[in-house]
Amino acid sequence: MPLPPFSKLDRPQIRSILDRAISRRFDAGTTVFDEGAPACSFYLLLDGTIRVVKTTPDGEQVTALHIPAGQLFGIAPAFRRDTYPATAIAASEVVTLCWPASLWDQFVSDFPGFGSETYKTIGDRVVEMNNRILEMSTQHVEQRIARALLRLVNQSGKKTTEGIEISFPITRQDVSEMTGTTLHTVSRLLSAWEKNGLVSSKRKKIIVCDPHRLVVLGGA
Amino acid sequence: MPLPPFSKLDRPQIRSILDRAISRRFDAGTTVFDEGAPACSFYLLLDGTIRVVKTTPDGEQVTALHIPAGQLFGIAPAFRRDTYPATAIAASEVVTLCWPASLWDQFVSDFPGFGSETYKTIGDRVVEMNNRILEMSTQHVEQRIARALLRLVNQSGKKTTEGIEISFPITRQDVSEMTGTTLHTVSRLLSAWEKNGLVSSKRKKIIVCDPHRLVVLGGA
DNA sequence: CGGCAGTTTGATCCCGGTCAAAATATGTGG
DNA sequence: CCACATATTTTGACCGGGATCAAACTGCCG
Repeated sequence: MPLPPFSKLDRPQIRSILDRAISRRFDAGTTVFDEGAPACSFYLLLDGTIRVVKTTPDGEQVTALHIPAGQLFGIAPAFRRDTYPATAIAASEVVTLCWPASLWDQFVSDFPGFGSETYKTIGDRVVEMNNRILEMSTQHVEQRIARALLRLVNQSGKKTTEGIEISFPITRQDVSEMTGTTLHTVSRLLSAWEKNGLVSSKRKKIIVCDPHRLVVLGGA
Repeated sequence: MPLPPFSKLDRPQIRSILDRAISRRFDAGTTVFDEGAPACSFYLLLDGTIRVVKTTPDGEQVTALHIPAGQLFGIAPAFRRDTYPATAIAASEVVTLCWPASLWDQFVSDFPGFGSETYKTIGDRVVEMNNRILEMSTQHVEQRIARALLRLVNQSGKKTTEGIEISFPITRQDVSEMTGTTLHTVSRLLSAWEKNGLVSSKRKKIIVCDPHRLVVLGGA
């Protein structure tokens, strides 16, 4: 099963890339790198989920993005940035591969498919960020939260008997940081939704039981 | 004066790029390309300002970005997208160069500096979008509008005797679409600011008289 | 001068933030 | 296994920023 960044490469090429990687593990809640730190490495997420977070001058946090297993992250080198633009936190226990930033250009020029595939995933993220901006400008809190949950289950949902479960621990606070609201509002909404059988949630755990009705709430 | 995308190239290389361009002019308010249309060309903005707009299913518009003269835009090919992710509208009369999308890869591989310079400006835009998301999540309307005006004057401000003037026609409605508010709120705020000598505005025209106090309003 | 596009201003309403406190899990050490 | 400390969630009461509704006003262009 080839990972997206390598899908266009043959075995010896992949081997040559992997040989130069070192592997690192992070506990849930640990930060992989900090906003503003020198971008000395880029990473491939083998297992777990990464939360990409920005912090305002006064300490408020906003979650920009969640990255599912299989994708590259910390790819500041692709933008010729010498510093990470956001903080990466392990949302669950996480396993990564990791290369020195200096290898980026080499990979891009040596392995044609590598560049095109990764620039494609960057494109996807740009589109996603655009959608976030659009949502934040036009949608109400209820719709934003509905969509945020849907994004999470689409990206890293696990089927269970009750519905689709978000595969990493996530608190009301986390959801509020994804949607620009407060944990109180999120809690109220989830309670209401639970009453109607839309979702089922325990502590740090959210299961979407009726994705279709959530889509409707999120606005066609 | 070399344009950013060409700053690392020598004369004959630039010539070779320009020779393959065709030049196009657009009237103010005209759309250069539409969201969702096949991305058959990419552009260099020689003169004027481009407004990048997304439209919601129900017709509301959100301005994602303004692009000042000298930058590339419509660079969907850089992301391997076959369709434009947003609409580009001429905010003023606009002159562009334009190449078929098929040339992108050729330029990137033939002219090393071209790729690195453009990926750098993409990086800048990603950072800017991130900041937008952060603002939208944490700042109040007043702060967002203050910052939006500051961004505009930094990027395309012209010094006048009264202050710094935004160099293209811009309405209250436009500002509201940049900040996710209503033209009413923008109007009220601008009126209040005008009373305090912060700005001076005529129809479709905004002059920032006291940038420093605006910065303060926008939050350190 | 009529008409449209843009702006201003007032009145009202409500979503969702803030403040406050209690209830429920989880973990920890004795 | 229990008691206590801590993290997360729930719920209620209240309030205010900014949207919405409505209407008048002001250039500006043909």
